[in-house]
Parts: sequence; structure tokens; C-alpha cells
Amino acid sequence: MSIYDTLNTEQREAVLHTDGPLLILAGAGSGKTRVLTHRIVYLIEEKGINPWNILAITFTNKAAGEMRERVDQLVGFGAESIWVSTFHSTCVRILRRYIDLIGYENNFTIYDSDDQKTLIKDVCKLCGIDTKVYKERSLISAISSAKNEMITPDEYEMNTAGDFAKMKIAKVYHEYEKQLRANNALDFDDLLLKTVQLFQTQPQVLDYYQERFRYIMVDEYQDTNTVQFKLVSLLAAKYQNLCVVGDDDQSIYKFRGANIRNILNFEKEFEHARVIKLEQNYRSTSTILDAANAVIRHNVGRKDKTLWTDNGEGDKIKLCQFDTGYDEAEFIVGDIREHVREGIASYNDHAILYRTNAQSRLFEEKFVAANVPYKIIGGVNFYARREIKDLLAYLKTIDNGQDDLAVRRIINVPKRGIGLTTINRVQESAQQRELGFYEALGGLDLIPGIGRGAAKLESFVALIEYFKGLVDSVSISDLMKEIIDKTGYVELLEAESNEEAQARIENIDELMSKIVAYEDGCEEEPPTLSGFLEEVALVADIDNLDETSDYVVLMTLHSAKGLEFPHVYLAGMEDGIFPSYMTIMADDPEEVEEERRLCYVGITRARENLTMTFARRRMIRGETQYNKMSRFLKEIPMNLLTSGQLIEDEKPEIPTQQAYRQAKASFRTKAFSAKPTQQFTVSKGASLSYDVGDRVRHMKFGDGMVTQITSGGRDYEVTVQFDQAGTKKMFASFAKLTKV
DNA sequence: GTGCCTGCTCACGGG
DNA sequence: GAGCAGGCAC
Repeated sequence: MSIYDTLNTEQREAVLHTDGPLLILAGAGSGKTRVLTHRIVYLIEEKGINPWNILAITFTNKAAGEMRERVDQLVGFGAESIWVSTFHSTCVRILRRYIDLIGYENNFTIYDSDDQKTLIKDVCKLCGIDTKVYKERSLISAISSAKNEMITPDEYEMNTAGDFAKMKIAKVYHEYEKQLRANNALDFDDLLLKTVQLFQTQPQVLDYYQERFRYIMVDEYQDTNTVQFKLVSLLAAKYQNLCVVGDDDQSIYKFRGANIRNILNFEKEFEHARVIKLEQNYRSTSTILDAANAVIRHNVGRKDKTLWTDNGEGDKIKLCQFDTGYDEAEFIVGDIREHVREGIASYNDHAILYRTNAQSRLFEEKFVAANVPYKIIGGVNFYARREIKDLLAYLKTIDNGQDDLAVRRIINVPKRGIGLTTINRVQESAQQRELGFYEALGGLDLIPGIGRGAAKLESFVALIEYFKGLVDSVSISDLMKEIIDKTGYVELLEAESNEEAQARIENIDELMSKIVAYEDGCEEEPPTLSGFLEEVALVADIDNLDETSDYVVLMTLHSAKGLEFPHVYLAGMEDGIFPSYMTIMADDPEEVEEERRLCYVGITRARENLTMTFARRRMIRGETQYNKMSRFLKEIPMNLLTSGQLIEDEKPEIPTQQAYRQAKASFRTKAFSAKPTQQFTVSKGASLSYDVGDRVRHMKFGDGMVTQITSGGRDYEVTVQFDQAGTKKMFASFAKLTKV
């Protein structure tokens, strides 16, 4: 009996098909990871392939680590020389070796989205672009999609077709690229794009990697974008041994460029590609699976497949409605506590999934109050915190003096009396002399008007040079200790002696232990500063999930991809939240389809129990919103559901005639009562051009009907039932509603 | 040059 | 509800 006997027919077929292109359409829970690991083992043990010749690309570092571990358990030796990593890590490794061939230095810096934003701001200032008209966010996303589609600034410029806005974007794109290059920095998209450009312009490098990676496997293929596809095609062009695994129904990253055509057209791109479908689900009960199938069936243009299972029917899916998000959180936390108390399950058997990170807050409150261990994945990234970014900027400055952003971040942190004026003078002088910012500090006497600032700048340079002198002789952790010591960073925080400063110090301690952990666990022979900074740049929040710790996990539906839990709660199942307001309002029906796929992902995370919850009203950014139950819930057949809380047919959200009268009456009594304080509001209210029952228009939410107007102190609180956006409560003076 | 206040904008997802 | 730019006083 061999390890391959445990696979089903299709799985075995996929494992044994080693040569030539192969597309595995693997439904949720169909054992694709098992197939991939067994395939690697088969290549090594049965086909005698050198592990060195195998490349496996996963979606997260965590998945990469797990895959290596599993292969390691199955093969005698050599697992460590298989190259298993994410697209981004793979590219960084290649670029660190060869990027000098396309005009960068090999110790380039990786810019995260914060750095990107800072740089774009600078660029806009430089190009005289008003960021009120052209939002940084949209500029970044325009540039990012261009890069994902491998459109260079020049090409972008040629395709503007006289479109004024596009010409502006082209200008920004040009300048942004110039600055990145000057800073010897790459953004996330560049990591992929530059690697493709490297391969396209340096045939000898491409040939080296084609020879090296004779067998290539790509997981989560449905979420690859155009440039990733190009990368894989280039690498696989010679030997054609490319195996991709994906599920078009789980494609949820269109917003960051994922191109679903990569999976739908695989057979066209790679002729003679073998296609194998894995449709048997080993994870969930049939009830859960039926619900998932029922939901996803509403999408058009998907590869036809139906998941089935011979797991039992299991429990029905619990559907619970609550008054507020607060009640929702309380119920879920209580439910989990009960499971644990009854010994049915442990904390880490439970996951709470939601659409947006902001939803985690209510849960956090309740978990703290209930003293239940929990872990929130995502939200504010550890490495995005100010103190961490500051200290890392020191490391970046020491590692790559060309990274102007890093230098400017720390030149006056902690405060050393170098103000904006001085910094701007240096900046100007640097530009004129075509030097980097830090370089320009070398010739202070050449900078006009620098005056008293010069001495301060000099001592800053001396400090950095001192650190640079340490790099080769001390470890990264010792270097960091020295930075903290010499700058007095922690000392200053200690002096503040408040809770916030204390939290920052704790974060710095955590950074120190992360550095030490890197040094201990580093695979590269001597741990390098660049190596550490790169690991920091490429970690995902989900990489920090530890399944062996006993805590309830909270995360977004996006983060949950690839995971599974016995008990899953899908919270906030409301139109406007999930599917999100933006996608409902979008003209493109594809947007709601992507949300539906996300729902499918969520449902299929559950092994035994699924609970879906929604609230009638909930506070969103300080505003009370009234949402209808999610359209996705209505797509689930009734016979699969049970109501944990009272559920009738959906409660009509539009108040009855009677309620109208009541609302109107209460408006009148309030408005015309004799209380002097309210007299004042009457005069205000008299200017309202609409009344209960009127149709009004809102700039963002569109048209709707006023259902209630109440006096809320200085202003009127108006409740409007919008045609598209649901019911919203807002202050009259802010809402700027017009009668239609 | 620094620190504080205010008002404004922005809130979907992430390597 | 939060973070940030810009204005202002010191």
C-alpha cells in the first residue's frame, strides 16, 4: 500500500500527470493541498526529479511553510531544496541576484503602501497636481493596475487618447517611476514587473531559471494577475511542465488585478493542457455544501462544476437576526463560550468572518468583557505602526542610503531641531545637483541658506555613518539596540510615561524579538539587513496565525481563503455590508459576482457548523444604518436553515402608513412645542425643503424617501429609505438633501 | 521650530 | 470614528 492509494481517482490522476501543462480545477475542500504535496513527493521519489528543479508558488508565506513541512514528512531527504514561496518572495530572491542587470542596485528597498502614498504625495507636489482633484488613492490604483497589466509609463501616455485625466496620470506615473528608481526602491507591483522585464531582456537569466525550474506548480491560480501569468509562462515556456491549481469560484482579488481569464483561458494559452476537476469535498457537511452551491449558482460565466460530499448531512445552518451589531457580537461570543463550556469544542475551533476589518471592533470589546481568548488577523499591520516604521527607516537608511523616504522620515525623529525649512532647502539642493537626499548632506557648504541647521545635519550624518560602520561587525539585533540607545528613542517614550507610549515601547520590544527570531531562523547563511527588511515587507497578517494556540480567530473573508474551521460565524450578512455598498452601486454586475464568490469562500470554510448573522441596524462611521438582510442569504434554500433567533419573513423596512403618521405627528409636536430651546430649532427646521414622505436626493446615496424626521438638539435627524443604498439616518445640515 | 487645535476627508479587500 | 494637513500661537 503506497501513499498514493489514499487518493481518489481524480486526485491520483493529477498526481501522476507530471509532464506537460495541467489545470486542476479544485473545488473548496477537495484536497488540493494534498494533491500538490503528493505530486511533489511523486516527482522526487518515483520520477527521480531533483528537488532543486521544483518550484511551488503559494499564496501566502504561511501556506509555503506548511507545504514544505508536509513534503518534508513524506520524502526521505531533499525537501529543503525545493523552492516553495509566494510570487513576491520568489521575485525578490531573483531580483536580489540579478536586478543590477536592469539598472538597480541589488540592495533595493521595498516600498509598502504607506511609502507609496508618501511618494505619490511628493510626486503630486512636484508635478503641481491638486490631490483634491486627483486623489492619491486613485492615482496609486491607476498606476498599480497599469503595472499589473505590464503597461509602461510611455505606453500609458500613448494610450491616453487626449483624455485629460489620463494624461495627468501618465505624468504622475512617469515621475513616480523616476523617483522609485532614484531611491533604488521597488513597490509591490514592481517586484513582479521587474522580474518579468529582467527575463525579457536578459535571455541568459531566463534560461538559467527555466533550466532550474523544470517543474512548476502554482496554487490559488484563480487569483493570479496578468504579470504573474506572464512570469509563470516565461518560466514554463521551455519545459511546459506547469501545473496550476485553482477554483474560479474562489477568485476574490479582482480589485488587485487578478485576472480570472488566466484560469478560464488556460486551455487556450497552453495547448494540450490536461484539465482535471476535483469535485469531491472532504471538508464540510452536505448541508453546508448545498448552501454554498446554491449561492454560487447565481453567478454566470463560471466553469461548470458541482461539489459533492459523502460526509453526512450534519446540522442545519443557523440564521440569526439581531437589532444591532452589538447584540450580534454578544450572541456570537456567548455562543462560543457555551460550546467551550459544554466541551463540544475548543476556542480555536471557532472563526468569526466578516467583510470589513472595522467590524472586528465590536467583537473585540465583547471578547475582552467575556474574558475569552481571541486573535484578530489583519487591521492595522504591526509594521505600519509609527514607532516600528521609524526604527525600520533607520535600518533602511543604513542599508540603502538612496532611499530618500526613509532618510526624510527619521532626519528629525526623535526631534533634533531640524525643521521643514531646512529639510526643504536640502531637498531643493539635492534636486538641483541631481543627488539623493542623503548624498546631498555630504556637501552641506554647498547648500545655500542652511545656516544654523548645518551643525545639526552634520551630527545626523555622523550618527548614520556610525551605524553604517557597525553593519558588518555586529548582528542586526545589536545594531537595533545601538540605534535605540544612541537616538534615545525608547528613553523619550519612557519619559512620556502614558499608556500610549507604553504600548509603543511594547511594540518595539516585539520588533526586537522579531529581529532575533529572524536571525535564529534565517535560511540564508549570514542574516542580512536587506534580508530582514525584505521579510518584514513581505509578511502578510495571516502568516501570524498559529492554529495550535487556543484562541478564537477573527478575520476578513479575504484572509480566510484557504483555511477551515469546525465552527464558522459569518457576521454582518447585510446588503450594504456584504455585498458591500460600493459593489451594489457599481454599474458592473461583475462586482456583485465577486462578492458572491467571497460568500462562497466564507461558507465553505466551515466543516461542521455554520452560523450566519445580521443586524437590523448598525453604527457605521458614527452613522446608524438600517440594512436589509444580505441578498446572498436569500439564495440559500430554506430547508437548509434554522433560525436561532426569531426570523419571520424579512421585516418590512419601510414604515407603515401608521408609522408615517406617528413620525409626522412627533415631528409636529416637537417642532411646534412651546419649549424655548426647541423654538430655536424650529426656525432651523422651517428651512427644510422636504417632509416625511417626500422623495429626496443625496449626493452619494441617490434617491430615496424620507421616512422620519426627528429633532436631535441643534439639528434635525432625517431618516431616508434610499432606493439602492438602504435606510440611513443623517443630520439634515450635513446630508444636503434636495427634494425631487 | 514645535505643539496644539480644528476642520476636513475618508472609511472594502491585501502582498 | 480616525488620521492628517493646515493654521495658529508660542
